[in-house]
Amino acid sequence: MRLVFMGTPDFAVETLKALIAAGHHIAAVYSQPPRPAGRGMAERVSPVQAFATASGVEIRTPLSLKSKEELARFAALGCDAAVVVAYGLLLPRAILDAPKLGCFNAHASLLPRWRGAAPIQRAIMAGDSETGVSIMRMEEGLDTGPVCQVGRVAIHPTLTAGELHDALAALGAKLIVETLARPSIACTAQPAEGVTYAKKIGKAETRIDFSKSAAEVRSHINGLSPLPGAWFAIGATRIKALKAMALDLSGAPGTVLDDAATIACGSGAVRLLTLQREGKAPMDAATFRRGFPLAKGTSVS
RNA sequence: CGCGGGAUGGAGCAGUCCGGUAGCUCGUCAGGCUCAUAACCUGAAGGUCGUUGGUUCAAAUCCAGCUCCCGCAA
Repeated sequence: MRLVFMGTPDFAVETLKALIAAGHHIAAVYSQPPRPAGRGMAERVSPVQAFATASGVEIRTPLSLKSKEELARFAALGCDAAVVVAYGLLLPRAILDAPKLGCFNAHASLLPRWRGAAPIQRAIMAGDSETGVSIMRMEEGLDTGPVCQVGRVAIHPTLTAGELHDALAALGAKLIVETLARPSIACTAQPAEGVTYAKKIGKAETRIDFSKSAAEVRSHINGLSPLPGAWFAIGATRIKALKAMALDLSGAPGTVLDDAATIACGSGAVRLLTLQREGKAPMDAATFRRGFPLAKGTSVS
């Protein structure tokens, strides 16, 4: 099948790889344009652009698809279908209507729950016990199209967003390929009930609040791991917690309870399993404690 | 030139300001003890202190360049 692929982050690369491996012809790849980012504010190309370039596929990075020129360039590709995964732009109707079979999208949630930008993190942060990937035919709204296929994944108590991301990226890639193999597959409209939106993660919400319940703190930590990472401070030192489990212990919130990096919460306690001091690499709690003592009774904030 | 931290036996760190014997907590190996253990005891191996050059009688330590890693901010 002759396809256009639109995507930006690592999550989308898995699908692009799978489409190529399945023998589809990628007429062009669309991705968000390079922007200054990272240390030094150097311009960085998106993971999808980097992969497309390395694969010799034509890459396009328009700022918007609304202009007549961009629409014409898109239409001229004469593709059978477009596959969109975490592209970062809403597609205008004219673009959606251009491919013969329409536009398909893989979204990392069980729609209509967690429409929007950060479904993987939000599902964990909210304490959901299950999430997944939904394949839908795209409409003009944000993640509102009829769903063709769903893949489900259980969220275990210590599952981090990074781990879930990888699992869902692979699952999404598989389901997209399956869907394209049956382009007439039946799709059902999303229910009106149960709609939630996954807001972008903001830096202001990354600091850990140990006055909350252990389950909430644990979900907050695991849902923000590894990026951007939940954190707390000991004195002037900033420390990220990258994996945690909830325990049934208690104490004054924010106090270290034992020699295994267990910290009391508003109710219950969390044991921090993976930690990262600023400027240092992430490491397991035992290793962390060898170079940075977390003595029992220490107060963290 | 966005701001900042770091590179020291296999791991995590101290030592660097005030140059002069390579240190700590672990791990590994050998032996001992124990019904047993991520326990404990004894002993051992293992490091061109990221890299290049400079200063010096002497550099992990002072100076300059380079490489790589990370935190913040975007």
